[in-house]
Amino acid sequence: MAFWKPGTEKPSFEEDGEGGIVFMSNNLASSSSSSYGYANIEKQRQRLPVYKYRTEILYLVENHATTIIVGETGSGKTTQIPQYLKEAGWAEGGRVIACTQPRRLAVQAVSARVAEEMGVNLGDEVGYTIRFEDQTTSGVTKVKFLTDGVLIREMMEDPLLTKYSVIMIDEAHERSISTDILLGLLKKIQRRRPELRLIISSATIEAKTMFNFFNPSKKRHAPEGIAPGPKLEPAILSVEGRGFSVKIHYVEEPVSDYIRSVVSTILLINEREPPGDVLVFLTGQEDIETAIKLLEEEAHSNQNNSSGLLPLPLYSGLSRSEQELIFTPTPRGKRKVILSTNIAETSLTLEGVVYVIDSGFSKQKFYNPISDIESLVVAPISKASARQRSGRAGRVRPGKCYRLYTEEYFLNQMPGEGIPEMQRSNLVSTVIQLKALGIDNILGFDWPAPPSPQAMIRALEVLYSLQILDDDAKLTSPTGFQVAELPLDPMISKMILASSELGCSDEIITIAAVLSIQSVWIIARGVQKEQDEAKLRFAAAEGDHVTFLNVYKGFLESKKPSQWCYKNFLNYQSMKKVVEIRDQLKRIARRLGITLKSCDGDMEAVRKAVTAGFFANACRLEPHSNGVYKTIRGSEEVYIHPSSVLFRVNPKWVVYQSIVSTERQYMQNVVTINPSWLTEVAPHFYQNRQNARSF
DNA sequence: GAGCACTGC
Repeated sequence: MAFWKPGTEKPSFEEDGEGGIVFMSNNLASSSSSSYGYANIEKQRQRLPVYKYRTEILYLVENHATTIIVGETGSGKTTQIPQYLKEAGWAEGGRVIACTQPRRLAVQAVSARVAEEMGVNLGDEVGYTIRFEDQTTSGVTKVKFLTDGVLIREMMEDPLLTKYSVIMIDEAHERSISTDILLGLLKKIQRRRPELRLIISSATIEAKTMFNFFNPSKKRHAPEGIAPGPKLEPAILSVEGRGFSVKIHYVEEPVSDYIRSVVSTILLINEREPPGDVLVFLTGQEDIETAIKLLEEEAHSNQNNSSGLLPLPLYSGLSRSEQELIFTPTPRGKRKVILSTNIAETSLTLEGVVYVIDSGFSKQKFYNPISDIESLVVAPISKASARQRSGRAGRVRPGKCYRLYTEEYFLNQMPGEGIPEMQRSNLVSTVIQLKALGIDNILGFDWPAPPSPQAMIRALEVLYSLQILDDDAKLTSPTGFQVAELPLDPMISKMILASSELGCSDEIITIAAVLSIQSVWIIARGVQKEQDEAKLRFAAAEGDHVTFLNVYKGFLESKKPSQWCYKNFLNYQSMKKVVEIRDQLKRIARRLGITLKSCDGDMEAVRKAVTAGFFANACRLEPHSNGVYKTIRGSEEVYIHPSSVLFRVNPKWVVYQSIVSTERQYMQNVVTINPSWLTEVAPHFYQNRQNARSF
């Protein structure tokens, strides 16, 4: 394969705005084992790039309602800015400084580091809150780290977030749904609380979007000098990072098969480049396995080129022990080749990577509001992602990134930033969160990226059909308010509320906990038959939901749960999470006045409760067909997923939890129902429907 | 007889 070698006169790296590529210092990871004295920590703090800007940052925060900090990871902004604010007095008088992160692990890691730097116990002056874990002390905690989802939840108790003096939204460029909701809400709060300060931390490419969003339009602008308080126009400050340069190579001609190109690039690196691990970005498990197979074939046919290569897959579905292989040190004379999904783009940091190969693609979620189906599609990545990927090559020393697309494509065709998740998702949860916060005009809400009206309307329709919203699109009482309290998909929440009346809430909250995680099964490769047999031990004729009850029961009764899970092809981590979520749901249910009651094996009650939440997903088997179902709502052709216990059983009437859209549209988590229940639990939805006559 | 980018409350 031919790569364009960047010439000295034309460092493409600078041109595409990547001058500031930097990486995290090791501080974060190594902090727990360190025994540095205070003086040492102080010196380390002063060496961080952000330190030079301390005074400037404090000045801007003092004088501007919103400050946008542009800085790559490694500048120290996340750990240092909250400390500067505290030192400057922003946490005095009982006020709290907040800093949000998109991920739980980041919240824990960063808060631990900051507590150590400040020489305090985590949970006292510095604390954190994530779901299931509150390490803060009211009245004592002054600097608080939390996930952005938790901050949104806090707004339901305290809509103006009155205890916070400064709120820093970190990693805002990732544009998760939670971050975007938060940005929209904070902009509203600002108008009511001029004393509140916001800090938005973003990558270069999103900074302008953030500026425009927070910049009030001229006409509404209060005359300067008369209005007290900070300037409303946001300030932007750019902080360089710390790291090594990464040379970018492009292909000369577009590649037709990126997996083959990946393999030949790996061989090229192995042949020509000095030692250093390789990180490859591919789209999913299938790509990764194909590439590894090709590499192994190469190893057999051409010993020279591929000698010393150690291919390792990395994606979220791997078990913990399989993922840990990635972190073992590279054996002498070997070269690790990590073939990863975009889990390595944000969530995981790998040491020792010097070479990155970027396929230019990733799997992305898209939502079709007409069919109400979300699907995963392989799509080209954005420049922002490309930059993030190449950055992974420069953590330990100057690195190289091989992009499997042309420079022309990168410069002129690749989109600058990805489509925000908000515009690619089903919005029922988003809408209900806003409604719970008293925001009635959903369609007119000021979003950083407004979702399509069709998606909004679809969400309102679904919530109306669930009787969570009324004719005026207001939360119903008590159902709507109760659903908003539950941290679940509204259909699952509705199922829980129904179970209270049907006398099976004990069983249903177990099902709710299982439905709200990815999967309880491990991904077993090459042992499919054994896994199927294991599944059969739990299988219930009523369907997957009842099967989950059997799994949960077995887990509780097992003496050695970890081994028991392994034996039954169940994911131990997932099962522990089910228990945790179940406990939380139990607490909330009690608060909502739902008493836990078991139906003692009456599975009809359980199936009815499921139907009460998922009636909109009812399907009927087409007569004389081989497993073809039609949805009652839209007459879409769907099939039972082969992973379901009802696969090939094909009962006449079912409801499903979700659809996965691949070659066919497959229903996941399926339970048998009696069609008369549909009009019973959702008369408003099924009466007067054309399809009502079919049963 | 098929397939699971990634988070989060």
